[in-house]
Amino acid sequence: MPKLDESLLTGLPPFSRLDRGQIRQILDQAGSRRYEEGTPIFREGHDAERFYLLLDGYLRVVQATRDGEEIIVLHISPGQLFGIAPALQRDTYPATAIAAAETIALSWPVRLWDTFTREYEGFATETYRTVGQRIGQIQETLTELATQAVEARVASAVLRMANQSGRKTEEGIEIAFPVTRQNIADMTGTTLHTVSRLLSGWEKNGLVRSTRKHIVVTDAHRLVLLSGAKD
DNA sequence: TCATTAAGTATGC
DNA sequence: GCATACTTAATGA
Repeated sequence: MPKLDESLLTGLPPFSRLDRGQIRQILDQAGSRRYEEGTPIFREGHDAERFYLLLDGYLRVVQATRDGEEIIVLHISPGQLFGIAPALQRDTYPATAIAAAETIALSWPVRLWDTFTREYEGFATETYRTVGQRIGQIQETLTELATQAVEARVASAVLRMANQSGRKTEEGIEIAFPVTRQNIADMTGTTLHTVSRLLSGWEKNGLVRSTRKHIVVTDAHRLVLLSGAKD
């Protein structure tokens, strides 16, 4: 394995308080791997052998329902820790992580978790911040699912992806990873047909522009109105 | 208001 | 040319 460059970690929140030597130590213990679009990184229920940091790409975190449907719980962006089962006092992964686009991740064996939280200043607080934020986000979408109509839910989902992965272009905010209608259906509890109809309608009215697996939000303001946001 | 069925077109390896 | 992504209309809960 080639030596990893220290610049990969410097500045990332979980490691921002560490000195060069510590970063070097952490990198020397890390595994690094590339995942193609659609590849699972770990699966729900499997032994949590490693914890991860997403360097590049995007992840879908999915959970299976009793009847075998896949729900997309959240997305993970570069710089974030994931698969941090030990922070949840678990020894199996609570969900499956799938590369939504070509992805590169670092990982460490879970036996290093205690060392990380003990020795590396800021790591522990940062992981709990991450856990807290995810719970908050999941809770928010859960309330949304229970209270909002389909159009508002789909609008929120699209906005969420645009906000967290979006890059600005001439046309608007572009979601940075491939998304299908089915994917959006899986995060909003509806069908791909309904999502397709909604997106077609929005496109006609100039709110979005989309091609296969690719969405640009061209009028975020009006989408926000549709999402029924109260703030 | 929305899922389902069904029947089509478009797109990309 | 085949699989996958997407569209659209009709029907009915």
